Amino acid sequence: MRYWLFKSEPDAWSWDDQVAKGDAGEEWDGVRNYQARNMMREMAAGDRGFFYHSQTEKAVVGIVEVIAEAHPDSTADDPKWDCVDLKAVRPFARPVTLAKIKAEPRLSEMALVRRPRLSVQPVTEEEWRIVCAMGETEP
DNA sequence: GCCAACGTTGGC
DNA sequence: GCCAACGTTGGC
Repeated sequence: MRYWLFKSEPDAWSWDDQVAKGDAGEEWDGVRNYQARNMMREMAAGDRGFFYHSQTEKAVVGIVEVIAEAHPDSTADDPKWDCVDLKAVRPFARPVTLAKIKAEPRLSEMALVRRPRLSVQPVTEEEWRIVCAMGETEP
């Protein structure tokens, strides 16, 4: 299993919106960036990801699971854009802020720190465990 | 609200 | 194929 991070502006699509979709989940649509799309094409069903709120909150707030592998994005005009489907797994007991991530030396190589604008990112297993521990949440 | 980073577009 | 111009993102 691999790990990822999905970034969303909470005004557009928030953790609560994701939770409201239940086990049926929802397309992670709207991605129009090749690198982010290519990440989604590498995902397998069962992979886990962090749900990150950008802009106002800037924190990892929950864990999601990939429930459908890459398929055409129903909101795209051009068939070259794919997306996966995600469902909420559990919220973080304590959201882990970007400031805390930047303050943790073991997370200095995280894509979130290195490539802040990429909206879908890979996360290593070690980074996954560290961030879950910081959030007092079961990995 | 500003600005830096960076991806995309389009003219040559 | 290069590169300048432009648009978007996201942290501060």
